[in-house]
Amino acid sequence: MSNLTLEDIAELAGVSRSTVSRVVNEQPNVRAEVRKRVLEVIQDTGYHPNFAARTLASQRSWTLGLILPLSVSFFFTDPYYPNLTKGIAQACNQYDYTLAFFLVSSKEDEEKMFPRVSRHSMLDGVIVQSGHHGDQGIIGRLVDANMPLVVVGRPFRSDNVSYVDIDNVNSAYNAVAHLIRLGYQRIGTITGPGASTVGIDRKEGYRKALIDRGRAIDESLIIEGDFTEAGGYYAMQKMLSAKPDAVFAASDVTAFGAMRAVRDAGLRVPDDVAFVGFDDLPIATMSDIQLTTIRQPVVSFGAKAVEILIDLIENGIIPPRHIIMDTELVIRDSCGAAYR
Amino acid sequence: MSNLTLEDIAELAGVSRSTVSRVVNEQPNVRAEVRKRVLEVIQDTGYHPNFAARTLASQRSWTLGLILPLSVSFFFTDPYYPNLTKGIAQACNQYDYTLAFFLVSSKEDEEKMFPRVSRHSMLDGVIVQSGHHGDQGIIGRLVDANMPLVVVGRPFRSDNVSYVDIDNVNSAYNAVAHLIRLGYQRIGTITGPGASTVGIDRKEGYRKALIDRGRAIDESLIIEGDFTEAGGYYAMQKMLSAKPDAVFAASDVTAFGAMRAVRDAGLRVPDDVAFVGFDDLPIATMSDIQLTTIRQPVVSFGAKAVEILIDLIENGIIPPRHIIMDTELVIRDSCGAAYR
DNA sequence: TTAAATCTTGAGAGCGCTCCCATTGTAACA
DNA sequence: TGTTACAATGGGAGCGCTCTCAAGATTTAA
Repeated sequence: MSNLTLEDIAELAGVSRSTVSRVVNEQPNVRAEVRKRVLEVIQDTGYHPNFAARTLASQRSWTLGLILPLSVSFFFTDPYYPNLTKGIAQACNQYDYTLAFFLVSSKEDEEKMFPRVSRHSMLDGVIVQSGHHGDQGIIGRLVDANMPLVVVGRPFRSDNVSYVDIDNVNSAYNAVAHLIRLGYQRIGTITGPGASTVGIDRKEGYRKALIDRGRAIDESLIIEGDFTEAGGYYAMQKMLSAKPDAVFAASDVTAFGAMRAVRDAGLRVPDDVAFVGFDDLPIATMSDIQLTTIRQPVVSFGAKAVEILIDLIENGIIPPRHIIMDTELVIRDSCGAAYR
Repeated sequence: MSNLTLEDIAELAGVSRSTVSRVVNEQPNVRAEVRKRVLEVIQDTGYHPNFAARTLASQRSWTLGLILPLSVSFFFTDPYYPNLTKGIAQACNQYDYTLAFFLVSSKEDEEKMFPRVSRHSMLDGVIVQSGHHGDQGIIGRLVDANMPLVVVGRPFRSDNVSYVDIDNVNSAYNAVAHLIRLGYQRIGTITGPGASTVGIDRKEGYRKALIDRGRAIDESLIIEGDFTEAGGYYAMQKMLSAKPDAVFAASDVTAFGAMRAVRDAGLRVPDDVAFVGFDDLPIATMSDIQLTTIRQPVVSFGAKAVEILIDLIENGIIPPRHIIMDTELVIRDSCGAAYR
């Protein structure tokens, strides 16, 4: 089929290889009549330029890598990642880049992935979903290899690295402030993993909101979760003995599990325990009582990350950019706002 | 960094380009001592072969494409797809292939994708997730372009195309037979989209199971869903007036939404309406009552598809292979088996 | 010890494209 | 009409690798 070369097209159109190349790459300085003739031949023959040859000659692959590192093995359970992936994939389509997808699910995968990712001329740049302590190694190696890089989420060492993130501290602060405003007295939190910036920052926001209102921090109301439904369930079971009347969960999926634990304990949401989640993914509205949550622009994350990365690739390593996107408190039923 | 070439390594090791190539590609006929020396230089310099050059010369890219076509815009809501993607990505890692990810979210995307996918030497082969009528075009074009291809799910025209699938008719049959066995009298179904083989086949299995037991088909108990939670919710609302005492939902997510509708109507699961779902994704256990469901080996799908595709690539287009994987009825609470 | 077989190595010719530079063609100016 | 400018085109030299083939080194068999 498409085993035609530039040379073949050139011959068929009665011009030189160079001219065909100019037409294909939409360069100026080709007579309109010639351009038309070449285009016709290309159309008729169904010619497509050979990707490898083009990449080799131009030192550009028009391919971006998306790396979901080891810490992201929740991939399938937490809809956050598919959404992010979708945003990135769509942006790649839009900018005519191809997306190479690296899901690291073991330490060996990580070792295998690295040479492939840094293999010169395979990828023009890389997006890493991170914010976990364990991913610092990959990020460091990528930086050392001089690979254009954008991190989604705030990496632990963020100097020299561009990233796209939200203000997790402030967002969590707003969520908890909302619960305080509604008059709840014993507000607990189920955090994310302690080894993640997200886990740390959202907990920080929780503390700040309480302290700013002169509330004491009760450590029995702070339970570490892991962003899974089951994790939320068990964390909530643990917390119940401390008698919370409201809970800020660090993710919607966590909130979902925690609410199930509350119901299993014979209590009601939001009457006995109110909830605010984090993410605003579809799961937030997939329960009998709709979840109040912090909406973060997951799909836009992807778009923004791709945009910055392409800028980095095409315009060189300007000072790293740190983009903080806005979040929004979406008030539904689980916080009990309607009754107060 | 790694802008070293084979030639550079050759010079440093005091051998020829060819010898280094042999070492890198683990070919025989290199003196052990020489191999060791070359390997050391590679280690010291951190050399990686240039991907594009290798691809150009060898006509192999060691890259597989995963295409999620237009019909798969549920991508983010239905955990089926992330799971499938995970399976494929893991298998690619295992076989040392890279995965290029194409999410088609508009008709323009589809047009853009095609030349990129069929651009000679970019992809060695392609996996298409399908089973939707609208995807027949892509599949046809891929076949015409002589691209090694494996479909996950049964395509509408399955001659000439290898695919990996389950026996949807039989699996659905088993689910419904289970409900009949438990003594339910008015068994309904919420189907998948009518334009999908999955939707069609699972409905077929439902009918067959009833007819085999001499039951009449009541069309008011058959409602078309769309595999979303909201779709399940609305479908169930519609069905309730027909007074079902059990429902076979064509996906777990659908079942999830439908069960919510049942509870919102003041009825109980499984006491008033029993449920069997399909998929056995994590969501099946994320409800107050655990979902009885048909487990399908989603992650293994991916692995199998990759395996077959690589076989196709490396051993040529042997007669298309049709792999049917086993499913399993997982009995939990929602079917009410415990009470009967 | 010598001829034949085998192993090891290197050189050359691409793979199909881009990009630079030289050449030709054409328009614009004096 | 001659000269200068610039647009349009073609040819050559890579990009960094693989793969074939031939030559040299080494082993084996006689």
